[in-house]
Amino acid sequence: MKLSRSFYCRTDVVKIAQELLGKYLMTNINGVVSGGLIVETEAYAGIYDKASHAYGGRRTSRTEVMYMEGGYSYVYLCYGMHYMFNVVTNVKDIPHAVLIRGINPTDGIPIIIERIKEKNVTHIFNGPGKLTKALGIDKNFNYQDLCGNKIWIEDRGIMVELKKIKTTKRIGIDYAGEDAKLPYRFCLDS
DNA sequence: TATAAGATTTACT
DNA sequence: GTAAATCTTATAT
Repeated sequence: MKLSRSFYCRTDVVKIAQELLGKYLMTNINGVVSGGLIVETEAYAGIYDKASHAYGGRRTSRTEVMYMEGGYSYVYLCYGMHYMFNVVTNVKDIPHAVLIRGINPTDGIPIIIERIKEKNVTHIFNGPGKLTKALGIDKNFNYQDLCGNKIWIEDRGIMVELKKIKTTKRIGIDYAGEDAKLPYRFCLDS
């Protein structure tokens, strides 16, 4: 079943990031559905997190969607070539988000092969830029309602054991100083 | 208007 | 291990 608004609107972004492991991220592009099991996430705790675009309460046209209530998507282009997909969480005016870093494709695999032009897509994707490419996510997916029918997250009844969740420091944000070492990254051990 | 930097990936030394 | 690719956004003139 599709996750409801109440799942995203809770106040503990770290817990939500952890609970998103084992769920399914799905996209529907012109009627073509693809998606997979979420195996890697990162929490971005808004104004207290130097790694977040909304650190210190910064509010621009780009970060505006993070100030929405939970359950919306925040997609943006990084380094001119990679799209990142985030799930906005918490209540209105609190810019918390969860970055989806990795999925294990389960649905629409032929479509995914066509998109990334690789034969082997049954393995876990090893980067946020690659997974958005695989699911066809681009700037058109920014500001989408995750309770809608274009992009959403499903719970298929998978129970994730705590011992299968690996918690590590985040990656690729060395510029954030001490905050780069916070244990906000979650991996599903398979 | 102009400039600098970035939640990355890939290829090359 | 290091560097290039590449373009939007944010911040400064």
